[in-house]
Amino acid sequence: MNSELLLKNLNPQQQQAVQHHTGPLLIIAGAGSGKTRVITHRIAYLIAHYKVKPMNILAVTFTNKAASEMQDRVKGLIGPVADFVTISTFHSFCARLLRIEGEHIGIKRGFTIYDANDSENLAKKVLSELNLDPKRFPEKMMLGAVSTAKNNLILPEDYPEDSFTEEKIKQFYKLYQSKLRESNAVDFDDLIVQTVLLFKKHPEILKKYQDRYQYIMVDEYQDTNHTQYILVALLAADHKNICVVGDDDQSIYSWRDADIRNILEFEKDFPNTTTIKLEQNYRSTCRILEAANSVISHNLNRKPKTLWTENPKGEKVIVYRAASERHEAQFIADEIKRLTKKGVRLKDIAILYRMNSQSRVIEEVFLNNNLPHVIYGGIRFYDRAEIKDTLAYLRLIANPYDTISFNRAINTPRRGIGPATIAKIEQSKEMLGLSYLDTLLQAKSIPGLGGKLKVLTEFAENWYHLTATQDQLTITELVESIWKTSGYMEMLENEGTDEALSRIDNLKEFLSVTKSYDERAKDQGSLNGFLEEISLISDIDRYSDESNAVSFMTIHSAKGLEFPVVFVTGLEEGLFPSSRSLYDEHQMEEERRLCYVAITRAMHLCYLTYAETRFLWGQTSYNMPSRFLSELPDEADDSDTEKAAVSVKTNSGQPSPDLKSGDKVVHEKFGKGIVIEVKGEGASREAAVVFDSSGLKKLLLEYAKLKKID
DNA sequence: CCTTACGCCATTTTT
DNA sequence: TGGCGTAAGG
Repeated sequence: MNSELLLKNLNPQQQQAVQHHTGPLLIIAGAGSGKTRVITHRIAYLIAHYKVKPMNILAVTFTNKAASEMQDRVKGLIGPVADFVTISTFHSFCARLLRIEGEHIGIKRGFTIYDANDSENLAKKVLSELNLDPKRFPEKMMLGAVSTAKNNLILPEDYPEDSFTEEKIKQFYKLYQSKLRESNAVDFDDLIVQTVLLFKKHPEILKKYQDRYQYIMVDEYQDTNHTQYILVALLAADHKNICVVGDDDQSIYSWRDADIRNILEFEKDFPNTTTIKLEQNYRSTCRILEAANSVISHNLNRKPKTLWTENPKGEKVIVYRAASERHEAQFIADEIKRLTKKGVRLKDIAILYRMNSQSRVIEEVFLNNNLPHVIYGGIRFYDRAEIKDTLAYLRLIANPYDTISFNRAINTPRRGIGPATIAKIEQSKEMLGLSYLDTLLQAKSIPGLGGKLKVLTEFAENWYHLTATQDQLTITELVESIWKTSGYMEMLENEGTDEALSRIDNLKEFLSVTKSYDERAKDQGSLNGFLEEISLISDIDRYSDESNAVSFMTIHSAKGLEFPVVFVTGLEEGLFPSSRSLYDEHQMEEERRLCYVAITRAMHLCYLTYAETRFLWGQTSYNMPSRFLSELPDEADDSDTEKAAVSVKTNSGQPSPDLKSGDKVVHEKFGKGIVIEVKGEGASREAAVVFDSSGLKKLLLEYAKLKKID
């Protein structure tokens, strides 16, 4: 492709970024400013104009989705040679690297990647071995401390021990880490840490990758933690051809140790940095942008900038006050019905919330209103028990040292193997210095197994057989073989419950995953590759706008996405901003950034809704409207109504239906009923209704949406 | 070793 | 409220 064509349709700042050749480059890219466009065009420009070899370029992102989108777009620009550009997430980049080079630091090729759940299980073992009271030292807390240590590149032996708690954490960290190693496993954070350690211990390997990756680009740089920063810095140490793209205003992962200093101090860390700001927004209407700018301007700790747009002014941002979370949901449903009549497609609409549990009510109301919707987040497909069981078997085939998978698979389905028997096996295993598989293959030599010997030997022989034949089988065949020989499928089929049936359905869906992998990987059928892909995939990666349904997701998951219509829900003090941030200025600023991210997802229409009462955690709470609402541009008074960016609606002011006794009504929750009495005025006007299903209820007309029927 | 009961606790979660 | 994880009993 003609390299000049790549500059077309780019604004001057974008062009400057795309044309940047060597040396450090910092791109501050506001929301919707065409950041991905700049990265992909720069990759293409490096290749087309500067004749850089595709294989010498590395682009790192945080999500698989971002990575594959980027790869597709580069391919669109320069064709199939794009496949030689390495575009990858931090984690899968490191996983692949360790798969090749891990042996240098004692990580065997078939290593398993432990997800958060596996880590928790391992943590429990560690706690009990250390005799630590899980009340005083909950595994979540311990793992959090370990994770923070790893994200800051603090090794177990370097962990401070200035307090009793720190001493215990250090003990925990050490044992946890050595157990990971015994299992030939790494956790998510380890993928990065171990790669950095590898580079530090083996400069010749680092050199190899420095030479290979002459040009490095990092997306969402504001979300990198210290260890990721070191990784990138090591790779770029020689040539300094590093380009990072980020937006400090969209930093919403500090609780995962994302270090905002990485972006704020990039210019110090890399002298002679060229800095480019992308402030023109191509996504949202003026009014949406104005609302977002106004909210974020209340943050003190930020690089000053103001997004602007040439887009139309658009509709006002709508603030809606609902009486309760049910009314909030109902308003959204009604509004969506209205919009669809005007031609808006369901897939153009997203509903965002601070926490997953908020989705429940909205889902109920959507179900009642027959509105198609897809919920992202919550339980990951791969977190379902039946999938994890199957994965445990697969992992054991790839890695016979994996203690977590062994503990899971050995007694699923039930084989009568409990903690006592497992302890005996582990003891033997440690004495012999063998893998679980090799230990079980000589189960005869394990003392005290008694009647369990037979079942264990059978288990081991099946396992051995699958391990030996894995290369001849596709993943699909391997999985089917596991289900058969382990008796897993039989177990589910015998259960015959609805739940078992749905599990079988999920397993069938899993087969479609294996099949698609088999297709792609053809005959190289790599089990490691498959497992890696599964471990590093997230729920949002499955997001596709193909189905015609409204999307439900947390604001965190929505980052990087855009929708023509966005509902941001639950704007209440204590919920959003969350109660834990109310007394911490830094956390409050992060909540505000979250709000900024939420609003800037919207292209044409943005709704901000809140409820005056909310049933949460078994209690009704009465929260003030979120402070972020008061940080919006002022609502217009009548004379100025044209200019305003925001319009406020409420359902309290709506005329309640004119009811009298004898009217038939329908209520969204209680169903049909007959009004027997109406009394009171205004806000306290209430109706007594006898419902077919639940009998007499007294309902405030302002809150209860009663519809009159004939 | 497996089932049931109770009591606790409760954001966000790119990988 | 409800989901989950531990503790006691079968």
